[in-house]
Order: sequence, then structure tokens, then C-alpha cells
Amino acid sequence: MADGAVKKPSRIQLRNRKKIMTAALEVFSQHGYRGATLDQIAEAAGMSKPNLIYYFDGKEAIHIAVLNALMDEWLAPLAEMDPDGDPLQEILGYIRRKMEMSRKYPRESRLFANEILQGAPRMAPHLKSTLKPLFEEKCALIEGWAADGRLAQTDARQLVLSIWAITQHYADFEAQIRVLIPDESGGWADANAHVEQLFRKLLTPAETSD
Amino acid sequence: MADGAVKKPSRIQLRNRKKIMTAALEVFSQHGYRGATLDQIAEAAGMSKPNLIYYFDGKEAIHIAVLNALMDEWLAPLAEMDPDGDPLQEILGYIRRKMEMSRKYPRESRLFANEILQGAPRMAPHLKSTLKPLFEEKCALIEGWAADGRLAQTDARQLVLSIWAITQHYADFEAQIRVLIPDESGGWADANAHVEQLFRKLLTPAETSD
DNA sequence: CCTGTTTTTTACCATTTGGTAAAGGCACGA
DNA sequence: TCGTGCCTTTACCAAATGGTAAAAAACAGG
Repeated sequence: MADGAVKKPSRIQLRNRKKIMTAALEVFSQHGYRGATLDQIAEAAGMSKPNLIYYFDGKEAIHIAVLNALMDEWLAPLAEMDPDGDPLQEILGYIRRKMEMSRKYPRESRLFANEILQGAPRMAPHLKSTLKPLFEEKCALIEGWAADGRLAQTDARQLVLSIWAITQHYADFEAQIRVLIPDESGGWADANAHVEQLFRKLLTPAETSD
Repeated sequence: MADGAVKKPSRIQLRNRKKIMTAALEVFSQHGYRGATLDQIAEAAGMSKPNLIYYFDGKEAIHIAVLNALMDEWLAPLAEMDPDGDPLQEILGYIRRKMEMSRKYPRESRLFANEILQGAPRMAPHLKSTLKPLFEEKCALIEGWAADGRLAQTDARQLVLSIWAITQHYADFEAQIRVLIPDESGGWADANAHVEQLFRKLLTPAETSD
């Protein structure tokens, strides 16, 4: 091959890169970037520390790789919002998917929360290039719906922010919630019902006599 | 004095303890517990590292001291909710005060967010002993209001959680919000308006014919 | 001013941690 | 069987970091 530096990764590389990133997600989401150590990640991945460095250029590179790899998956629920669907159902569906993500993937949620809390030092470019366009696209969509009277008049940007705030809260602040609402009885069911009620009341358009 | 260990702290001790805690709030809220170093705190406090240790028993002791000292102040807005006031106005007032806190004291919000995200390792006891009783008291109050028909029927616990989620989001995720909503035009005004609309629609009771 | 106490500084130390060097293992085609 | 190139381990290291010892300085109270 004449074309420069790129070599296709071997089977073993693929497997080990994945093992490392899974381990890194676990450790970073639990302790934050600074709190996580390469030794912890190495142990969780079942390999030695120098071996990590063989596959990634260092701690920061692992962190960035994990963050970037999860971004698309994390944004998928929003991307799925369909311009041709029923506005209220589309938004409630989005909210349902976000709640599902918080329940099934709290580590991902905490990983992002940690990064943003510290000022997004390693993710700011990715936020600008990936999140922002999607955010603006979907805000425009919602504004269109509201302008057509198919949704109550509301501030689309603030709406999306508040959806993120509430749904992710269940993952990010789980430790607090576990103290306050100890019994498992209806935990997620109550949460889902409440969030749906909250946004349904906000978004249901007034009966029009048109 | 015959009574054991306790000595009243001198003027200089009071002053320096305060300086340290202010500096620690700044540093911990920016970098998290593990990410913060004693050197950073010392520099922010304008004193040497061994001097910190003279006033506090170590890094962890400083962290706990800051956390505990801020807890009451942080919970004050909730404590102020008045059983004898108008239900809707009381809750909206609480929300307004929480938004104010997020705007004026984002460092405090991030400090707590960091601690909870990591599983509240140093604050769990305090949560159980201080936050939980207050939470339950106010939930009961809200449930009473709802039972009397003075508020829409809603899940009080989930309501309080969602108030926290949204209001604190503006402080904790500021880095993300700054990327998505760059212009300063109406930032906080829009946020306040949206949050008020959201909870007003949720909580306004249906017109009754009683 | 003198004396005992509190506060601060200087000089260290042990551990942790991200990272490296280099030798050894291992698979696989010739 | 022998290289050859990918993968892994062992043995380190330098910097950072939480913390200590002890002397020096500042500050009372008499």
C-alpha cells in the first residue's frame, strides 16, 4: 500500500480497543476524569497499564475516544424526532426515549455530566460541531409546530434544555434520589408518569375554534 | 479551663478558616474533589499548603467542612415555603428563589452536583439527616394542598425532583448552554419565563364548580 | 521588654500516577 | 524451522500530590 499512515486495525486491536473503552466508561463515569486512574481502567479492562498506552496515546486520548464514540448514540433519540409525525407525540416520544436512556445507560449520562460540569474542556469542539446543529434543527422544527398551532406556544430552546435537565437528572443524581425515595415501589413508573404529565400539560395546545 | 479539648477559635482562626473555605469552594466546584489540589486551594487562599493543614485536618476535612457549611444556605429556599401561603404562589416563589440561587451561586450548585455525581461519598449522612426530613415535610405539605384541590393532582416527590433538576441545570450545565445559546439576549429572562410557564401549567388546578 | 502561645514558613518525605524502554512472547507465512 | 511483525509484560522513572517536622516569626499578656 502506498497511501501513507493508515493501517486497517486487526481483529485483536478492535477487540482490545473496545474492551478498554468499556472499562474506561465504567471508571470515568464513576470517578470523573481526574479521579480515574489508568491502573483502574487497566484492571477493569483486564490488561496491563502499558498495554493501554499501546492502544491509546494516553489517558486523555482514551477519554476523548469514549466521549466521541458515545456522542452519536447519546443524541440518537433527538435525531429520531420526526418532522412528519404528530408534534405532541413526537416530543413525548423523545422524552420517553430519553428516560429510557437514563434508566439503561446511567454511566453514559454521568460521563457527559462530569465533562460538562468541569466546563467541557475536552468536548467543547464536538459540542459545537455535532450537538449544536442538531439542537438548532430540532428547535426550528418545534418552533414550526408551535407556529402552526399544533403545540402550545413555548420557547423551543428552553423546552429542550428542560427535557434534558429532567430526564438526565434521574441518572446523574441517582445517589440523592436513592436517599430520598428509598423504596423501589414504582420508582421509574412514577418518574415516567410525572415527566409525561409535566410536558403534556405544557405542550398541549389550547382548544382552538378555528 | 478544666473542660477537655474545646478552645474558642481566635479572630485570626475565624478569618483564615473562612478564607480557606472560600478558596476551597472555588477550586472544588471547578475541578471536583479528586481534581482539586491542596496547592490550588492554598494559592487561592493566599497561604501556604502546610498552613491549610494547620487549620484543617486534611483535604477531605476541608471538603466536608465546605459542603456542610453550605448545606443550610442551599436548602433555605425550600425551608421558606410557607404552609399558610397560597399554594401556587408558594411553589412558584420557591422556583424563583432556586433560579436565583443558580444564577448567583453556580459554584455551590456545581459543588453539590459533583459530590452527588460521585455517589455522595462524603455527604450521604448529611443528606439523610438534613435534606430528607425537609424533603418529606415539604412533600407532605404539597400533597395536602393537592388533596384540598388547591393544586392540580401531582406527585409531590417527583415535582420537587423536577424543580431541582431544571433550576440547577442552568448552573451545572452552563458550559453546554453557553455553546447552544451563545447570545446573552434574554438568557436568564427566557429561562425564568419558561420555568414559570412549565410549572404553572402543571400545577394550576382545573376550574372547579364547587 | 520578656515569656509563653499561636501562627507561618522552610525543607522534606512517601505514595500515587501517567508514562517509557526494552525485552520477551506469540502467530503465521515462507 | 525460521523470521517477521504484532502484542504483552517487566522493570522502571519523573512529576505531582497529600502530608509532616521543626524551626522561625508574630503575637499576646504581664
